[in-house]
Amino acid sequence: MNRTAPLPRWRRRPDARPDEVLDAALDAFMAHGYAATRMEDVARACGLSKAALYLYFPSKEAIFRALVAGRLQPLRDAAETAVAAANEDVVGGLRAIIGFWVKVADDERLAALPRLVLSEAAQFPEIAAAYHEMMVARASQAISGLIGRGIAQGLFRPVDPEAAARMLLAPLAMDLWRRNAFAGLEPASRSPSEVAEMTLDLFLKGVAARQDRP
Amino acid sequence: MNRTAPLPRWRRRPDARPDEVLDAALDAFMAHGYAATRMEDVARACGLSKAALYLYFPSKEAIFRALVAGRLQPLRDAAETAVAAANEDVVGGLRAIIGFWVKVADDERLAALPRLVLSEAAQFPEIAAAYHEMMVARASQAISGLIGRGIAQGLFRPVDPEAAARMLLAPLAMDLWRRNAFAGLEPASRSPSEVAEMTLDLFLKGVAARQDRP
Amino acid sequence: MNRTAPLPRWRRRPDARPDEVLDAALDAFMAHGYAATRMEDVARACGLSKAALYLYFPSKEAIFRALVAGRLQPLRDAAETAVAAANEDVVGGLRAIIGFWVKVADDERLAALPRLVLSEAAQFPEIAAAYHEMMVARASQAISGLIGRGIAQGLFRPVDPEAAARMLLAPLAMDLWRRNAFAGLEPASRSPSEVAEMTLDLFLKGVAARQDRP
Amino acid sequence: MNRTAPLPRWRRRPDARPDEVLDAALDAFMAHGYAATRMEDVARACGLSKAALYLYFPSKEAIFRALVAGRLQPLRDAAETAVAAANEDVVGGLRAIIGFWVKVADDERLAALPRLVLSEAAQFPEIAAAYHEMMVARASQAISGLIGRGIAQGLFRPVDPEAAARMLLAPLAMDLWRRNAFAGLEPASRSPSEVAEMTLDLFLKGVAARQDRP
DNA sequence: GATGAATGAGAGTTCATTCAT
DNA sequence: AATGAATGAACTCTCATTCAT
Repeated sequence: MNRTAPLPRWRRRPDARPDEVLDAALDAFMAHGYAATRMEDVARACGLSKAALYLYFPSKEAIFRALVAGRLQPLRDAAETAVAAANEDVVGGLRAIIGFWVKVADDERLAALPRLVLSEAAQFPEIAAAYHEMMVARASQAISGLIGRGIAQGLFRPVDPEAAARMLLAPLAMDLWRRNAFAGLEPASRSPSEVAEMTLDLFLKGVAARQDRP
Repeated sequence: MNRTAPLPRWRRRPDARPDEVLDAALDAFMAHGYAATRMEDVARACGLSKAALYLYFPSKEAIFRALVAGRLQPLRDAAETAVAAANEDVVGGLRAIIGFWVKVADDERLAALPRLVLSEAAQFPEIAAAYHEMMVARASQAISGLIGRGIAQGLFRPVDPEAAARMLLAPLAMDLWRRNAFAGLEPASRSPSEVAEMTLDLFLKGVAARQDRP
Repeated sequence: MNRTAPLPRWRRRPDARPDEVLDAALDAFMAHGYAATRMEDVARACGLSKAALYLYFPSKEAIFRALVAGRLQPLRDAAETAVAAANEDVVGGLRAIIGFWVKVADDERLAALPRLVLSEAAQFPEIAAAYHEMMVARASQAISGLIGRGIAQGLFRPVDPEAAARMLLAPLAMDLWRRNAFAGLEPASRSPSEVAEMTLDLFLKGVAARQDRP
Repeated sequence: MNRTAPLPRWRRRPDARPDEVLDAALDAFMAHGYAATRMEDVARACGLSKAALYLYFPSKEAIFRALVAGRLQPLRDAAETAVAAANEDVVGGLRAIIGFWVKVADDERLAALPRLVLSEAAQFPEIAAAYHEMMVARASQAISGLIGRGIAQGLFRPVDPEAAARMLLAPLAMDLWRRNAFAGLEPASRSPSEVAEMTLDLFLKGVAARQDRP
């Protein structure tokens, strides 16, 4: 592996460690769920001993929390930016959000997080609540805001913006689930971007004002 | 024991027992998840001792399996019937399926099952697979079949039936999740039947052929 | 061991169990101290598994508490009775208390408790406080009360009753310690009753009023 | 390092280090007991890292041993000197020893040591033995020697010198305990010197020959 | 059919101790 | 001389499961 030197048994990557732990934990949680994952598993997966984990996080639960907090924040920020960027252009804004979702869905490890949070919602309600506030509520607001604007601009039929927002988000969210929970059970799913495209298309047709009326 | 003796004041409904266990288990699994539920909890909830549980089911996992199998089968059958009933009438068929979903969503205990299955999919892949085959795949087929027929009848635009099916199902499925995982975090959700109505409306508009062209 | 029957592997002594556990725990705590005693040790010492201990006590600390509470209460009551019995007779009252101490000191397991409590006082201050209130303070009061009465009756010199009480109690208390902490290091200590006798004798001489003045 | 260079602003007192460790350890042991004290605690208390502790002592137990050995030796020597000084004067000798005890009792950190040793006697019998030999036995001998001489000189009644010695020492020893184990539970104890005074007074009265017989 | 009692096999967590630097 | 990083071995405690009755 290293041809030039006898490689010290132990390399120092001190700042990277917590992140490595979180990576390993995410892998394990994804594969077996939170409860069925043993600290031992996480430890081994990042080449540490069980005890060393406790140098970085005070408990298993803390790892879970840190995982969610650490990985979700950047997502949220990116999404927010995307929407803000497409301010007046309603369809552009929707595309931006959708595009952002595609980026998430394309990254297995990112895509797994929401699933994990929802799966463990019963045991960690505060985490679910934080996720909801940070991601679900915000995304819903952004989208229904855009839809509202679309209606005002005469682009869309006068639909309930919130319900419509769900119509757009739900297929995307479910797609994440299917990819993971039913991996291998469905005939080669389409790629996230295809799914996004089809979803947006149907959605826009569904809410479109009748432009064809002369 | 003695068929001629004066009726006992209270009969032990021995046949109901396994079902009582499953009920209790479902409650507990819903509330805390599979892993965090102790056999003790289930036992107490149905007025038995831990040991007695093992008279009816050989293991905790078996309870989970029995739960899913026992509760989902009837659902599936009912749904199937609903679709078959509305054979030629495409919109009627869709309405039937949607109506069926409303019935599920209105029953907390039924609605919880899919959530549970998906949450534990990582740990019990075969259960997830069974659920998928029995429910997801079947519903998708039924719906995309109807959509295909709708297209053939000129009612719908030529969309991809499978994708369209997901567009219809996903908002409903997500609604189940929201009601549970985010209970209390969202401003009083609409009732399942309202959600179903709005979803179907948007969906039909989205896939409708342009009837307004003269 | 049992020639008449194949003896069931497990005999049922359900009510005795908690007490057996406490006995075993006391033995172990005496021998190695609280911290160095493993639940495993206690379990084995009373023929149970570690897990079974938790059927009877919710934690190691709870065992310690129960031990102190359960064993000390009877002692306290007995002592109290002894004093009350010798109401007017000052010397008789002192003898009664001393006699009571002899009974404690003669029973290794009883004698060990105070030592244990004091040893672990730093870690379990509330237990130490309870012990102090229940035993130390009460005994001090009883004795200094008797001494006060002795002074009033002209039997004793006018000494500080509290200080005098300590003069009487301290040698007895220390004797308990020596027997245990320095077991084997001192040339065969005298028996508790001898120690008590000598201590009381010296004490009475020390506080006696000068009767020999004509 | 360089004897001619401009004096470093602050020298590292390297020789003091082991003693600083022992100080810190004593504080911690006093506060929480030996077992409940973590090396981490000791390290932080003397501004070192855990690992550095092992530069000075090979183990936690070694710290305890060094503590006892290092702090007790000087005590013992001082006491011995005190007694030897008051050779013929029996009461003077007793006063010297008592005075020595007062000095110990006035110094919280010194007073804590015997308590610590006795508390951990079960786990460290050799330390207890060393303490016994070095302190208890010696003090007892010194005192009973003095008492014997007092009897020979006709100052004291013919009591058992050993028992009498205990009568004198025990209240003092117990006072140490009370101050610590029951800190705050007893109404402001008297100062060590007062306690010593009262104890000696009662003791002398108790063993005094009847001087008042004409 | 039912249970109180019991347990084996771990779980997460802690800590004295070591080691590369 | 000193330490941050790491760990092995132990700890307390839990829980699905069993068994004698």
